[in-house]
Amino acid sequence: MTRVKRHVTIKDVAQIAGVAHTTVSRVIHNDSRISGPTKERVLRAMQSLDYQPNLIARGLVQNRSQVIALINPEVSSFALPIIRSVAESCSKRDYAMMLFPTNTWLKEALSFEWVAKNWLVDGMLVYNLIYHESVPPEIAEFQARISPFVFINKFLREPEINAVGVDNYHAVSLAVQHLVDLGHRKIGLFYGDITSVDGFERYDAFKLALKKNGLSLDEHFRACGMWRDADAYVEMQKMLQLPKRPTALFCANDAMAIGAIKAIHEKGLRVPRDISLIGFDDLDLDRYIEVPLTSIRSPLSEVGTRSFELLMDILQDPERPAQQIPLKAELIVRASTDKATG
Amino acid sequence: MTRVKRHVTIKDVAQIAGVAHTTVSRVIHNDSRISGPTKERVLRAMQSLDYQPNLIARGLVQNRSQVIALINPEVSSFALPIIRSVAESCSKRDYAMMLFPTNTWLKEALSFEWVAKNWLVDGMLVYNLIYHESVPPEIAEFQARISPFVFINKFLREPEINAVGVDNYHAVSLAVQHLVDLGHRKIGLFYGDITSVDGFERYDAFKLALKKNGLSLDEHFRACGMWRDADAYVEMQKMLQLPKRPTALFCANDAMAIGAIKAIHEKGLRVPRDISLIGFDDLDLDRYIEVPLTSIRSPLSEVGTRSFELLMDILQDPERPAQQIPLKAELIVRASTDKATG
DNA sequence: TTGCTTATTGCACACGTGAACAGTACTTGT
DNA sequence: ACAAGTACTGTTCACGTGTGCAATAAGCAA
Repeated sequence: MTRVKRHVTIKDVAQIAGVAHTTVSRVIHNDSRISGPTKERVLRAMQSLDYQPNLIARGLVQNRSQVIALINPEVSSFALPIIRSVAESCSKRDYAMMLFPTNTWLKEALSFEWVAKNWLVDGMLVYNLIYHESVPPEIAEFQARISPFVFINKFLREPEINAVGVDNYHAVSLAVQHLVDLGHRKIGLFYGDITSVDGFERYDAFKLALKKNGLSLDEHFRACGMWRDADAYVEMQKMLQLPKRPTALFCANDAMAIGAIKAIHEKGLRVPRDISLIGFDDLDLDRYIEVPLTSIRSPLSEVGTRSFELLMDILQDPERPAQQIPLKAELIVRASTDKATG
Repeated sequence: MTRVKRHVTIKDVAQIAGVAHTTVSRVIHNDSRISGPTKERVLRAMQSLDYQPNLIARGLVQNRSQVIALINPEVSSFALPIIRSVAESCSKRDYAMMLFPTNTWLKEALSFEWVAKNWLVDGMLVYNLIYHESVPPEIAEFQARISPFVFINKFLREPEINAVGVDNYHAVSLAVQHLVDLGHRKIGLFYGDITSVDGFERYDAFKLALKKNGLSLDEHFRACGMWRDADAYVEMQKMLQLPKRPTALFCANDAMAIGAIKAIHEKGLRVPRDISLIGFDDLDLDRYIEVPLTSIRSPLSEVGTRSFELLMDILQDPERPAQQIPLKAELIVRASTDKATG
């Protein structure tokens, strides 16, 4: 595979301008030592040849590439705002973003060690869905020896791990508070896959929020919908067979809320008249579904932006203490919640 | 910003193995001339040091980077399957994918010329939404001089431009044929923004398909919904004021179909009893909307995969003749279409 | 004038890898 | 025994850029 392409190099520019390539390099980097006339000659030569520096060569000598990696579990619509905002943040600072899809498991994410080891990237943003209380030791070592990184939507106990993400505990407390304020006391829960970060935290946060309000979770009003509307639909049907019913439900995502609504309506009950319902994600399906859903909107774009900025800060000063930045979600009240009647 | 990191190089491996670095390089590339024992010694040394080749250095000497760029107009849910499949194809062939978001205009896509000029990428996949009948001359030059590329979802007249995409003409003819087969003769159209490729082609294809069936488009049954459900909703309301109605509608995307359904139902009419309706995109909103939508499913994942493969072929043999690969979409029949009654 | 500082520029090398070429040792053919 | 392979490995250079140091010229003080 021989490339015929002949690119313009710094030496070509140097020759045209009648100087050494070093001088051209200095002009590029705005070295103050270069005299006015020389600088102008070089700039003219650069322009006439349409010269662009070779980032590969520059990366080799400077040991950096102006590229970061976004390690992303699945390129799904949930990750979209993050991908978008990271990509846009990159453009603004003349960085390029490499996107590496992996499956959800942390180990596989680490198989992307080669990304860093190949020195292709200056740093990494790692979006990993699996819940871990604590960092496997190799990760800390990874950070120190191989490449700096920032976790997205994953906070760990270890203070030396940088992370930016949505504060699930705050978010869920907003939802629960809203229901309590409406007078609800019998509040049920549909939770997702608790091996995932969001699954675990939202479940945990829900129990905590009830407790703070002096309430507790009736085991009968709790079901796992595995994030899926179909599963939630079935579970809701079961729950409606019970002699007593919750007056409100918190669903850990919108899809499950939609499944639940379907079962409720089929049973001849109404949302929010008979049961109030809150989702999570704010999918903004207003126009498609019957009952506009009260939901929690995560600041995912901000998560992307902030994590990129944090990574930049780390690259600038590798010695700076690690930061963990939780961001607050917002409760969007629509028509699926109302005052408790029962 | 001084990097303390000291990476393992090919020379370190050479020293441990007691050979020249060239020998290590040969082992890496499976050069047949290396003797068995030496090869083993080197492999052991590589393993013990956990050596990974520096792709930046390799890129410099070989004038390639093992990186491609995906220039993407907007990181939206429509582009998702393409982004995903390209990213996955890359991993399989040890390529990395850089994602560059741009706005929709071709000129801006080309502003990413610097990406190629900086030699950061071996080639580019360009997803550009704006309809052009013909290539601006600078693009052809770009291809020849700067970087090979493949257009995604955009076919042009010039045969020297590589492209992979969904065949809108075929897709639309499927939809129209389906309606005609059901006995519909008065078929209306909701089209999107015709400055976009999909907007123009689907509009154009629709008229063509009618013609082939000996039908023509009644001007009153045609409306522009700009891809949006809200716009289509308003336009549908207007259309329903007419003394005569179409018995079927082809909507150039699902969102507009949903807007139209809403207006139809509000008027007291039913889908498909009174009006049959086909969408495009197959958003798979079955569970969320009242009438499961007959729609056209684009093979977007395949578009991503095939365009990547085409780019690989071009890189392997820059002299190969350009190819334009149209892919066929699929009609998914659901409940929104039925036999013509009127 | 001489010696010393300052301003400006060039030379040589390094980054890590791969390829052309040049060896060396060993085998084969005569 | 010697030439001519053959199998294997090392030396040297190049890719394009940036940096340390040397070199030159110019200005200035003595």
